[in-house]
Amino acid sequence: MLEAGKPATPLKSETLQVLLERGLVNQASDLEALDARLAEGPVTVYAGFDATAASLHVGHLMPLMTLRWMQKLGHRPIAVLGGGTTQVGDPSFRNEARPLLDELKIASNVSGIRRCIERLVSMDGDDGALLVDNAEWLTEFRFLEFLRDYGSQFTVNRMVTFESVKSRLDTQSPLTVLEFCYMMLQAVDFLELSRRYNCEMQIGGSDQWGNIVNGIELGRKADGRKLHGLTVPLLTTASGAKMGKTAAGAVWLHPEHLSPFVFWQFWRNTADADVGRFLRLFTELPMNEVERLSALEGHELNDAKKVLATQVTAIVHGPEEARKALEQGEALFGGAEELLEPTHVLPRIRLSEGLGLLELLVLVGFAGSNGEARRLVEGGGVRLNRQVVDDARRQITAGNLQADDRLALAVGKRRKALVGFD
RNA sequence: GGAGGAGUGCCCGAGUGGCUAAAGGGGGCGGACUGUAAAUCCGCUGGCUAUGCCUACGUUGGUUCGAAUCCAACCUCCUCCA
Repeated sequence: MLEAGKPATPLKSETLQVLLERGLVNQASDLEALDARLAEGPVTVYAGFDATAASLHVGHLMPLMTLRWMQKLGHRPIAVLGGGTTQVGDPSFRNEARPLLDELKIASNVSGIRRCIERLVSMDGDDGALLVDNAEWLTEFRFLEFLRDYGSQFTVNRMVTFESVKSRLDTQSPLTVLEFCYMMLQAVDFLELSRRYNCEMQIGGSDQWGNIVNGIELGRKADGRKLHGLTVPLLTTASGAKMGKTAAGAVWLHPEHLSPFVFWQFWRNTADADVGRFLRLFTELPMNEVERLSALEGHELNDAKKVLATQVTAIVHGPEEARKALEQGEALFGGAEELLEPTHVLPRIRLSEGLGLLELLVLVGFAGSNGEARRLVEGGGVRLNRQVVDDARRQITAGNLQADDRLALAVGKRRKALVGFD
């Protein structure tokens, strides 16, 4: 185990050096052995993703960036979608059972998540990254067979020593057998992947540590293989809060859940204190450039934030979207107060049918309910075509459209929408 | 197995029959200031077809004109005894 940024001895592998200097390492199972193995040649490495939502969010960017770097350095990533394990629910560090999702919902989530991952790691070619769903093997097991083959490799004695389980037991919160067995499933995943794809390494969030260690131990007991594990740090902001939430919810990676421009804005609004760390973690700029940008002071740091936002957006949504987002951001805050392209398009009949301002705010996602929209309006935070509107009963009609036939809607300083009608 | 204490809104936490959609703080959002930052100050912070209605104080029933507040059972947590 090691603390980030403090290698005990000089590292032999470029891979580990890069991951460390980017700040992507929290702890590793056996750092020296892992370093030696990585220096030897390409490995196959996997990270698992729960299928609990239809898109990944910025928190997932840490393991994804790790896979991406490793692919760049010649290793082969496997992204494992938890189509099987999600049917059980990871109990780690939770005080109560997660609601279980049905298979149909999971299947649709899997396809959205696949889309997110594809942007970060290349799946092309024979040696491209693999995307596998653990439902493939987990759903095949029959109970007795599973107990015989794997149950014998785990001792309850060992399982209860894991922090994730211990906390539940210590506080006497109920931990069902179903949840308890989750770690077996994830361990079996690792074993299966090592057998099927010669996968030797797993990465995950720091909350996955126990699950990862279990897999490593299973590999050793069942097959006598040396497997490796690495966790990435928990993503927090400088103010200590868990990162990745905005007013509208999580910062999704899927463009259908969060537009590239809003995504860009999220990064543009990074607090000063986080800029350097985020540049290292979420961009691929060379370290000297990262350092130059982080050293900027005062309002010049805003330039570093734009670079950060544009770089991250380019990775997640592509360079074209990133360029457009930057352009839009510049225009919007450079005085134009106007988006370049409509962010939303509504049927024109809505204008004659009667469209309330509150309803419109909900439609474009600036408010989660009419009540919230009302509060925004009454608090003076809403502007229609650059003018503050504080009448919550305001109706939108054709007469409100600007010369360009559009409607400029803004909430606060940063949230802006341009609504077109056709 | 026995005795006592506790379970409140996104989180922490006050509240022991009507004045409680529920103090206070955190977080979040909006406003002012600024650099689309931080800090600070001010406001808002359950939903709705909205001078009213619905949902909400572990769960389910009950008492009462009226319950987060009283009673019963159940679930869960904490402390002490065996």
